[in-house]
Amino acid sequence: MTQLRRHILELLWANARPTGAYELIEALKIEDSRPVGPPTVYRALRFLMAQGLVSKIESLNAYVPCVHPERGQDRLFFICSSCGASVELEDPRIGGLLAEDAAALGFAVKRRMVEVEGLCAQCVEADPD
Amino acid sequence: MTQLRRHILELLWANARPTGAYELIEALKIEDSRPVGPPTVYRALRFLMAQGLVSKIESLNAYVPCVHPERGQDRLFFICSSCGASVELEDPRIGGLLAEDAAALGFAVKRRMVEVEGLCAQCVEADPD
DNA sequence: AAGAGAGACGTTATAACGTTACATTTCTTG
DNA sequence: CAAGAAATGTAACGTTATAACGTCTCTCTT
Repeated sequence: MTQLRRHILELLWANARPTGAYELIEALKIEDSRPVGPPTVYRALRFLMAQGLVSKIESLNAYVPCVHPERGQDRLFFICSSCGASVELEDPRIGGLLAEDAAALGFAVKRRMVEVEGLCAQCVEADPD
Repeated sequence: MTQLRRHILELLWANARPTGAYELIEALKIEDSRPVGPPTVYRALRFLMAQGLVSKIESLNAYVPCVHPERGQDRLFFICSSCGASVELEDPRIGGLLAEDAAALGFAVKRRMVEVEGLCAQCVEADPD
């Protein structure tokens, strides 16, 4: 864990919402007056994801810090399309069902992505479409 | 359903694997000698997705035709990272669990994405890492 | 039939996301 | 200290997606 990687992880924690790679680049430019290029940020993100400290939200092309890094891959993300917030949840039952379906196909699972888009509790109240 | 949209849907069916938007643009250029721009293809894809005829694989930025367009959103995708094939499956139980977790959060679900990356049965046999 | 309006498509440019390739630095480790 | 490995810097480029605006073609109404 280097200084740069830690810094990026802190930026992710400081941001309430999933953060794009180029947002991180901007943030580092402003805070440090040390400009970093895209490859640097993407490398750091790759490292953090490999450690289980960060997940990519594929449907947003954005990155979030993981709440329970120690736990495995049973992460779900609930993403509010109104306010942009995302909530991470662990539900081992989902992983169980996916493993079952995978076994029926003879499929060897490596990575799971479960993302739910909708309205969070606050936004539902504020704007009940 | 216009000619262009039908054509794009046919191209997706003809392709064994998830197809990128720019692949579609290339294919249309070759087949028709009628060049279409990105906005045209993205609009057609948006329409086909709204009809439930096509899904986007978020983790690949690619598009697949749906096997059971009449059925709802309980689609799972198993994507082989070796051969690139993807298999669509319906498992209402997953949707049930997600609905349960969403309810616990007061979250109003609009769209679900469940994607599993790994090795399909053929590729597991061929290359048992 | 004229004309208004809606929907689909064309065109240009640009934004947003991500990688390749290679140079340089820093950090170990014998 | 020398040598190798790991991390970062830099420039250019590739890929994915959208904005903004114009045009065309229907259909529906009067």
